[in-house]
Amino acid sequence: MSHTPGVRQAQKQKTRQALLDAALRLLAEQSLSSLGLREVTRVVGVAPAAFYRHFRDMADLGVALVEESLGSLHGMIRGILAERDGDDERIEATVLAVAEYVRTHPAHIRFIARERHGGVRPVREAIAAQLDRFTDEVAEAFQVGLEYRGWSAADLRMLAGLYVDHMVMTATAFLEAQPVRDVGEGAEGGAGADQGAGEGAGAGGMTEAERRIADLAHRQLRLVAIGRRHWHDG
Amino acid sequence: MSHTPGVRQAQKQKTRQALLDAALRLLAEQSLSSLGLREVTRVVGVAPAAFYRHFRDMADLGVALVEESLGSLHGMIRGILAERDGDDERIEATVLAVAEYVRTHPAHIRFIARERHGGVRPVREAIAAQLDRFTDEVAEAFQVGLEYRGWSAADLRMLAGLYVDHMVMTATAFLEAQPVRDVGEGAEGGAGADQGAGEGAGAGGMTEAERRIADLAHRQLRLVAIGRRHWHDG
DNA sequence: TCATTCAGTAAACAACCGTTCTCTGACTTT
DNA sequence: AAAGTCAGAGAACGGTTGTTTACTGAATGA
Repeated sequence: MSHTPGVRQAQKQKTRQALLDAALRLLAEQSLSSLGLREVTRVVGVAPAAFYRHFRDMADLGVALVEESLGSLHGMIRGILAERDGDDERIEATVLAVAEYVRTHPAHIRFIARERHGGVRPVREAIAAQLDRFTDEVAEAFQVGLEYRGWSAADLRMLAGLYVDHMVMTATAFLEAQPVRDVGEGAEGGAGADQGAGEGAGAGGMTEAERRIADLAHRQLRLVAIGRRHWHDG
Repeated sequence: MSHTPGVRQAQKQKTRQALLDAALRLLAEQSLSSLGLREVTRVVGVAPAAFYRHFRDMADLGVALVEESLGSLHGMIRGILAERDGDDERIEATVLAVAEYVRTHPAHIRFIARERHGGVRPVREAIAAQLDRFTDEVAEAFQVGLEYRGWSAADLRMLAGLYVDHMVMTATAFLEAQPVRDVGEGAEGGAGADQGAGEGAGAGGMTEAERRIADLAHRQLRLVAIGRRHWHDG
């Protein structure tokens, strides 16, 4: 399409990303409908008018944040469901993956949880659409599994919806268990792993609060799995 | 305590309630952290400064709205769980009750859904506390049921949490199925039932969209009930 | 009856908001 | 090398915000 990989476009996308990052950071302590355009540009260090070169308004930026937030998680879950089989193993892997994702991208999933029912229509709709796609994919992953003969498409989607909803709730529960982390991640890009001291351990370790939530989610998922197994015999 | 049932106090509480109602109406299309103090007083028709006679700030008003929103629902669910027994009957009654409550108090539950993870800390905490109490009560209601021998307290709370979370999600699903209802309920007080023509039917009738949600919730709850029944046999 | 309380008024305050203009200067294309 | 594009700067605009001040006048208690 555009045959210009030039320095121009690169710089533009750089400040665009800076705007997204700044917004995400500010959204840790307020909701989108109260986030000001000037507030964002001030953090980035550009003039307020520059905002309009990238987004129509804050709602537009919000929709972009939805894609950024759910895009990667999307691929991740798909991978887990594909390569594992057996209920318990899948449950274990999923819960651990969600916990890890929340730890590495707290601001993103906080944003999703906050704006899922928030005050900005387009953002709500974008999130709903993404979660719907999620449900479709989970249902599809179930369908290729051997243990779902005799399940109608509607029942499969019902079950998938149950899992997706529970995943979202577990994620937000993990979030609330986390410390406040007043200064924003920074995360993405090449900046290297911040293996600071203190609490937040590496891949395996969990806070006590986190462990309790993981255990709860674990048991709830197991109960659902049992219900699924006996679905067709009264 | 205060031996003054006077006209004074009555008028004060009247405008206090007017402020709450106005805020709730305005919150249909934005979130609390963006709702202005002046915006509310303007709708009510009082001077901005009058606001401070009733609330410290908008967060304070938000906490009051939480009590108003979840207080009544609270008693309702407790009643249902007490007087029914048998899974299917309980499920049926609960889903219907939630649907009815959403239809009669849409603004309240929209507020709860929106601010549960919203940008105002005290409000979030108030909602979390209320939902926690909910979970406790459901767990307690289960405990008196005959069919829960051998269940640990932790498992009972786990199950109750599953039900409460699902109830909240079902309620918000019902909400999204509703038309926009641009002018706010008015509801409470003596103003009489607005049995307008058109869609929203009486106690029994449901929209097509509502019926689909009810059916989905139904099946999901049944699956959980089955899982519960086989919880203790692999 | 008189003094007191206090819900609500009216006005002013500095601070901030989103949006619109014109302008500049580094990059791109020809 | 000249012409064109376009991300961002800078300033100005009308409007709204939360909060404070001094005030009024009807309901209250002695």
